[in-house]
This record gives sequence, C-alpha cells and structure tokens, in this order.
Amino acid sequence: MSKCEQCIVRKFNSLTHLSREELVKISACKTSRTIKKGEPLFREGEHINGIFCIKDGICKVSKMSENGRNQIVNLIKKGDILGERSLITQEASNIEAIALEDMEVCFIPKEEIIEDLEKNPKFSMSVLKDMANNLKKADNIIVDMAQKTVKQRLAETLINLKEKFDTNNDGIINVRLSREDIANIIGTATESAIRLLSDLKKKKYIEFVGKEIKILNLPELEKIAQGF
Amino acid sequence: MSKCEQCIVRKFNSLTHLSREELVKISACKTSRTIKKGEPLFREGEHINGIFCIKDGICKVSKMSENGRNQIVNLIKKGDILGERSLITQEASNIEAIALEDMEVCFIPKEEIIEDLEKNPKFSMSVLKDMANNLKKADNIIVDMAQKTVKQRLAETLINLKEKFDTNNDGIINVRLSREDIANIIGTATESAIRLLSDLKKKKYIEFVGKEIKILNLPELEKIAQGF
DNA sequence: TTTATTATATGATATTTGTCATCTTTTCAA
DNA sequence: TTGAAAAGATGACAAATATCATATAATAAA
Repeated sequence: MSKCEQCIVRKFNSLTHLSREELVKISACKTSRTIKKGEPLFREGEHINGIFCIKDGICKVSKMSENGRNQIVNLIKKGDILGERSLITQEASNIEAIALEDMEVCFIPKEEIIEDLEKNPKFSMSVLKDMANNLKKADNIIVDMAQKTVKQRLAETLINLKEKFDTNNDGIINVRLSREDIANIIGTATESAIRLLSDLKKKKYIEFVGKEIKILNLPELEKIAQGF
Repeated sequence: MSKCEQCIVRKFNSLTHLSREELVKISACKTSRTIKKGEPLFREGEHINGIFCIKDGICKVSKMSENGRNQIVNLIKKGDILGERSLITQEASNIEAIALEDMEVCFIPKEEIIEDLEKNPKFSMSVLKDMANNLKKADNIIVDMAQKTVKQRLAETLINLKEKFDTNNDGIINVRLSREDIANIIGTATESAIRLLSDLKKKKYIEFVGKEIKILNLPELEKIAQGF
C-alpha cells in the first residue's frame, strides 16, 4: 500500500496542507481501490463515509432529475478530491460517480478527516477555499444553464473540457466522452448534442479523432459561447 | 449600535458558534446599515471585504449572463449570512445583491471573521457545513435548470418560495417579487413567466393577492414540478 | 468471425419558449 | 390629482429544442 506522505497526488489538493504526522495517520487507515471504466465509485442514495483522493483516471459525477434524465454536474480527474460534502452532511449522497476510464483512488474515512479539519486550520481553510470556489463555479453554471442556448452551452463545454483536461501533442482533448455524456453535461437531448457537434464539425471549428475531439478554431467557439 | 452578543439574529446562522468574547470583539468592529428597497448591498465587480449578517429584510442575489440577462441565484432573508465566499477568495464579487424590501444589515470585516475561522473549529465547521449544504442545493438547481421545463421550474419555485418565506395568516407567501424577478429566478423571459402564472391562476392552483401569491393547490403544483 | 447490442447520425414533426408588438393596469413623482 | 413611467397581460409569430422514426457505424459478446 502506497504512503500518503510520499504521494505526489496530494500536492494538487487540500491534503497538501496536512502535516507529516497527520499524513502518516491517514496512510494507516486509508484504503486503495481500482475502479474499472463504467463502474461506480458510489451511487445515489449511498452513504459515503469519507473522501476519495483520485490518484489516476477520470469520473463523471451525475444526478438523476425527476424527469428521469441524467445530468452530469462535475467531472473529476487525477489530483481532485471527491466527496467533501459527505464529511459535513450526514445524509445519503444525492449524486453518483461513474468512472469514465480505469481509475485508481484512495478512500479516507470521514472520522480521520474531520479530526484534521478541527485541529489543522490551514487544512480547514483550504477546504473552505475549495468549497467557495466550487460554489462560485456552480453559480456560473446555473446562470449558463438558465440563460444560454444549447449551442452556447456546447461551445462553452468544449472550451472547458480543453482547459480542464488539456490536449495531447496533436491538440486532441484528453478525455473520452460519449455523445450522451456530452448531452448530459450541457443538459439536452442526445440527438440535439449530436446535431450541434456535426454543425461545428461542418464549419471546421472542431474535428473528431476517433472518440476524441480536437478544437480547430477556438476563437470561433468562444464567440458562439458568448452568443454571436 | 446594537451588540452582537445580544442579537437574536445570530442564533440562525454560523455566528451562533462564536464565544461571548469573540462576539464582543466583532461587535466592536462591525458596522450597521439600512438599505432601502431597490438599493444594492453590493454590485458585481466590487470587493466585499467581509460578510453581511441580515437583521431584517430580503434581498436577491443575481448575476448578469453573457447574454445580458439577469439571473437570480439566491434569495437571502433575515438571519442569513451573505458573502461568505468573499472571505476566502480575493477576487471581486461575480454577483450583486439588491434589496427587495427595506433592510437592516450588519457588516463584519473579513479579517475579524478569518481570525475566528482559524481559531474556533466549531465556527469553521459550521461554515463548512453551510457551504456543503449550499453546494448540494446548487447541484440540484443545476439539474433542474438543465432538465426541467419552464413550467416545472415555475411550479417548483413557487413551492420553494412558500417553504423559504412561509405564509401569513391568509396563506399568502411572505415575499413580494415582480414578474420579472420570478422570470429571473426560473431563467425565462418575463412574458413566459407571466403567461404560465396566468395559466396556474386560471386553473385555480394559485391566486394573486395584490403583488403577493397564495398557493391554493399545493399537490397539483407538486405534480407539475415533477413533470405531470 | 458472426451476431447482437450499443452508439452515432439524420430526417420529419411536434412542442416549448422567445421575441416583438400592443394594450391595460399600476405605481409614483411632480 | 394627474400624467409619465413601469409593470403586467396577451396575441401573433419565429426560433430553438425535443421526440420519434429509422438508418448506419462501431463495439462487444458468443
């Protein structure tokens, strides 16, 4: 079992503010798991009694709407922490997390983290900061969902994916999403997402390379996202 | 100037976890303000170097979309805290807050609160809990915005308003919103909101009493919100 | 490999929602 | 109190989006 105090991944999240002793303690009680593509880290309704530290891979965090459609509310990648909210609320999770590629994750039990939150102000302030940022992002998404057209949201999503997951040497965005996933991010019917992606391809703003997407004309996408 | 340690309003928010000494200190550096209906507590782009504790009144928290339309992302009432996010991020506010009725608010400078956050784990855990709940709510709103129809969102908004602001003796919801405000909550054109409200009135699910709204048939509204 | 299943694609059409125009009602300030 | 301005209401129409049907391509399982 790998040791948290030697793990480079924690450098990318709030755990970096823990002391060596705190990390050693966490190391002793954490568990590691591999999750295959398509499998869940957790499902809606489950009690997640701890947080996941993502060592490798990508997952989608989603929620069923009352209409019976799935909405992706977040994408989580290497270095991210997942499940901070479970630390604080007792309730069952209202979201599910499904691996989009094979993943390696560590699971740290709630009690351990809560103790650190209470004793280490640097750590708790960092978690607060994280949440504040996530709240800000959430507000922006609400505004986009409420006010922008599907076309705008698609363009914006492509730009965001590029920023979040970066591109490989060929300029291809480092994430594989099905058309359905993309539709579930922007909140539209799969057919609509497919149609609009085809339009962007026809206009040569984007290109499909296998399942992946390459942005050919970022300025035009930005214009679309802004409503021109 | 009123004293925080004697103020009943703090009982409703995280400030209730501060010690008597901490409250006395805050009392000494806080400022009180009254804000007239229609006036801003702060505007988009301003640096809010502290938090507002709402002693009385209601305000809307909103954001302009790139399309030039206003989206209300939250309604804040007596007992609520506004601006926690400014504590943690340095950036200018991306939202604005406008009073919907005359307000009385206290403003507590950032430095003071940050000190307490770092020194008082009960307080910081309470703020964390608050933010976690707000994040959960935000996710739910994202899903609703993305997946529900305008009609569903309107019905849900009416139900939420009733729960949040309660009703007076006549069953009238204790908040006065213009049609435009309602449209800006659900994320639609004012005309659409007006039309759908008229429909609900025709069906006798709601009633207008002056500017205020009375829910006559909650079960039917709930059905609509759920997509029936 | 062959077949079954799933994902992608596209047309036709229905529904929802936005926009523009116009009218009425309410509000508020002179 | 009156008149201008804002808010509310409604019709006509346009645009955006969902739904249903069907076809093809890609993928996984037997």
